[in-house]
Amino acid sequence: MGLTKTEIFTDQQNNIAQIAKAFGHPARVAILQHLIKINACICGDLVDEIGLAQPTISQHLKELKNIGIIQGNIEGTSVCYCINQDKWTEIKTMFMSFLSQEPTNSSCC
Amino acid sequence: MGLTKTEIFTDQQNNIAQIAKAFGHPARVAILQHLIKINACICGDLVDEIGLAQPTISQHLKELKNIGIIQGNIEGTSVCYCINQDKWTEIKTMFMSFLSQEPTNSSCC
DNA sequence: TTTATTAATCGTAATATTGCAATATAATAA
DNA sequence: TTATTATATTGCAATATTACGATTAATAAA
Repeated sequence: MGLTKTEIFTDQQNNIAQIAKAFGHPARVAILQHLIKINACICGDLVDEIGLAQPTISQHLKELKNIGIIQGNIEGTSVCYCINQDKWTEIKTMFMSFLSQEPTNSSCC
Repeated sequence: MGLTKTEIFTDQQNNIAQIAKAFGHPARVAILQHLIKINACICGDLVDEIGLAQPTISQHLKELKNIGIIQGNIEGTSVCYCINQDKWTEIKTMFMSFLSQEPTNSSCC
């Protein structure tokens, strides 16, 4: 199969999972961290910074773009990427509310 | 290929990605939410609660157990699962510090 | 116009994930 | 001992992901 049954879950559950999935690769975490640190970044710099081939970085950037967490502006022959602040805040809020639910001591373990 | 090059990333990046990957499926998000809500939960209840087959739930539980975020206690013929509070707190801290980095306005986009 | 430069896309191989039927295992009940 | 119950494991099919070489497209520079 290999196909997630999204229809049996809530929108919230699917949303959290979708964003988490995008965060679920170290290259994409590294890209986001670098974009935050450098503020804005040319794609080629990411290829140098992270040790993966250009098509691979491009593919990871595409996935991050798909969830709207980054955006790219064409500057001549290069593309400048940066974090979408509104989306970043939205995601932060979503994760905080998910993670801030405090599990209390359970009866069995 | 299909094989992540973990060796070129920092431990922090790999850790975030590993946890995010575990959160990257709505069934696992649903399991965690249910465990938090109900406080502790028999595996069979999760099969009823979520609409997936028993082996599928068992597999998702295994993945959550692998990252240490849940633990199970045998109670007769059934297994009672619950959140590992220490790990939950650790993960919360990790994600908060990742997400709390505020991206500033960039020059290009 | 020709030649870089830069990034996206295509194609593909290797591997991982998702989901479930069938089966195995382990503990209790009859 | 023989069910019964609850969960884990195995095996497998369908699909997704990761990575990269080759190619393409678009702009810039010569």
